[in-house]
Amino acid sequence: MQYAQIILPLNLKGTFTYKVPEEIQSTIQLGMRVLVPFGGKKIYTGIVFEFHDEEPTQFVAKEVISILDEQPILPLEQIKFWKWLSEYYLCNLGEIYRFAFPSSLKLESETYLKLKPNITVEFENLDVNEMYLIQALEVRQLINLTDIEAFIPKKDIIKTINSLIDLQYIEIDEKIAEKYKAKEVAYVKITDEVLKNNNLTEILLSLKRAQKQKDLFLHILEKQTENPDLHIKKSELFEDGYFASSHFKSLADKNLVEEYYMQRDRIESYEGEIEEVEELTEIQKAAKNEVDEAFEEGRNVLLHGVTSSGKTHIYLEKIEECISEGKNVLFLLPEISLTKQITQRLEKKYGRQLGFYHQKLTDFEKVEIWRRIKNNDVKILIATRNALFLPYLNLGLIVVDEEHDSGYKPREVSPFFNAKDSALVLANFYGANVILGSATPSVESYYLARKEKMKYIFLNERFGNVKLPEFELINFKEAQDSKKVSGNFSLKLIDEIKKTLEEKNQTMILHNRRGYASVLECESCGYVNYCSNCDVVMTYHKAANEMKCHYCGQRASKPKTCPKCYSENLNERGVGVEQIHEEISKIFPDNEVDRMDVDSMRKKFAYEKLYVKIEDGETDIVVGTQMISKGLDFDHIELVAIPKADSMLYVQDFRAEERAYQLITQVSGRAGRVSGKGRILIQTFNPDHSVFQLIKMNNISKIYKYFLTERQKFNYPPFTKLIMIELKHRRDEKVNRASQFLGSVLRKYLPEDCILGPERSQIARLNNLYQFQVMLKLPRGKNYDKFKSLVLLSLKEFDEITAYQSIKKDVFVDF
DNA sequence: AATCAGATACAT
DNA sequence: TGTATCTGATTG
Repeated sequence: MQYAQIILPLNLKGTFTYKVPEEIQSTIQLGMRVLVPFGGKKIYTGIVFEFHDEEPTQFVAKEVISILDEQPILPLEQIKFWKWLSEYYLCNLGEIYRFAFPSSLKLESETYLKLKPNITVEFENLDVNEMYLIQALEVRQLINLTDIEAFIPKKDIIKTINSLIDLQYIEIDEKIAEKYKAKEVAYVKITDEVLKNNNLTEILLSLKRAQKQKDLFLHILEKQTENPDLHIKKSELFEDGYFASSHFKSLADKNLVEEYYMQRDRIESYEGEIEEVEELTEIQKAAKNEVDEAFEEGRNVLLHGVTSSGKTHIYLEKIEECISEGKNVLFLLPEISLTKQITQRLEKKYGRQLGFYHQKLTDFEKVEIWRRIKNNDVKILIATRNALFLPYLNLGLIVVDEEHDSGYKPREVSPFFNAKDSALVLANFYGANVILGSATPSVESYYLARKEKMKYIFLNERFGNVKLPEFELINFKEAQDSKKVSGNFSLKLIDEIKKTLEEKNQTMILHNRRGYASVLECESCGYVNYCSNCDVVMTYHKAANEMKCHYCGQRASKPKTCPKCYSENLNERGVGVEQIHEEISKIFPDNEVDRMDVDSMRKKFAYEKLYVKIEDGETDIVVGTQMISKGLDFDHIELVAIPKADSMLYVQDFRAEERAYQLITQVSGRAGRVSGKGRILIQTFNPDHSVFQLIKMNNISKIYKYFLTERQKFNYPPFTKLIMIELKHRRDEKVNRASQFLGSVLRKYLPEDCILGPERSQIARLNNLYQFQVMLKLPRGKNYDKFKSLVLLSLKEFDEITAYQSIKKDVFVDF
């Protein structure tokens, strides 16, 4: 055990070899964090990945400076998981490390040093640098590695620190634990004294001349008596700006109200009333038994339940079972937004044993969850995909809700991995079970489940026997020909909305395209506005009166005249959701029409406000992008309209039809949840298109059969495995040449029918980088590993060309 | 990622 | 000739 392979938080291939000094050889363990020098003068927090005794021949290994953990921060299961991820997804361990750890757990040169307590330093044995450092520490107690540079030459820093540590004079200060202070939230209440004395009239009289104070007092009193168990947040009082903190202070001074503090998770959680969850229905019970059976056989489950079939109830049952066995649960969601149904009940029952983890937490909040997971204080974690990396001790169940959702494999952030597939692997390492749940499973999962790799459980009935919504196709071509249209809406569709409004019900309109118009085109010269960073036309946003690039986010003001020919006639082409919203508002001027898309929801609490508005029935019609298909469960939505359904289908992507089906089904699930009379109107130029016909029939096994046949016909997943390699560089010509070279190398090893490209990516230039791609279609099964190793070989050969090292290369496995 | 050596560009 | 800037290689 003389040498250790260390993972560094850098996007570099493989691990790095370090010598383990004898005095720490007995304490160092796999999964511990260690400080190591790297490069000229940097110190990084690395992770011990492997031990061995082979002295490296190509270089001289440096020594580990010190160990940062008493116990390994990563359990062995996680080390195995990282290894698997990096091999399967062809990504670097360092990338995984950086993604997995909150930054304060991987401090770099920010690490602090301090003097060991009660030591006597023998200065005569020290060199100049060592003396400087000791003296500095005597004055300052704590010192940062970067600060040391001020008085010790860079090249000597590490040597100096090491020798002082060896002499037992100084030590590394691990301040992380104390750095985090649990946040306390201020709550308010009427003082017990007031409640006891029952002299309200007297009090109100005394506040006669202080109107606001009186109002505030009554406001708090009312809230408190309404529901004595509810805590009233202090910040809540001042939200609408009517009361100010001075009013509260005056009341507090008079001893009428008081504030108290409680520790709360930093993530705001639901504090309202708890809905009693009904017992499982017979159908749900049967499904749950099937889950039990599957788990006993050691198989995972795909729970395919139509919208509102009560998948959540089954999750809850299994979660409680798992916890009562003393194991932990990870509940994965594609994104943390509204997760009410699942949190409500769990929070009441498990309180502080319930945790949340997602990308939007601050670093300290993340560290807190790490600590709580490590101490086994969290029994259930509701989280997004980055929670796969937490140091679970005893994971028993992973639930992947909405498993089809693309949020599980975002293309923007490396490392590129699919959280759903990875969850299955991680669970396997922990000996845990997995439930994948969705109303519209991905074709891949469906196929696996049908091939008995997982247990397939189908819940075909809405909870409480509520009927599924009915689909109707409107032939827009016919409507146009017979002049029965107004703008983008057929008169029939308008009529149906009208009827819904008359019945005091709500309508949702789905149009999955942001902005007002996708292009502004000059009428006389055909000029269109391109983003200056990307080869993409800019979208016109009328509400903000600007042009936006949806890929890099660049914004520009809307041109009044054509910049090329100065014509004033600019045509709007391509309908966006803003335009649909505008049209509907004009058709129904007396009704409340709201818009929900990322642009209108950007303001703080915009989403929450709209949510309440819809819930209270103040909104009659919601127009929105795919956002409206998630998390909006209301009782009075009876109609869902999709005016331009075709736009979802004709996207250059083999998954376009699947996604269209998923989106339409998800959004249709919002309709008629209580009444069972929900209706979905799909307006299309191609009512005969198989996807629309199949959706209308609502025969789920037929739909998936259709998808699978198509996939098989064109050799797409799940019948093959795709790897996409994308090359990017500032210089078009350079990346073009590189991609040609990569193509030729790949063709040397792989059969021709496996390789598509190289070719320009659909977006030829993104953020000023030119992009080329090669798509690989590899066979499944035994041959896959062989083919993949050949891909690896090709990539290695490509990397050896020094001229191409500046080219950024992204590899997407299971594209 | 960060650093450093070497190459290139540019002003004196 | 010296200095600023860029490029590419290397790090254990």
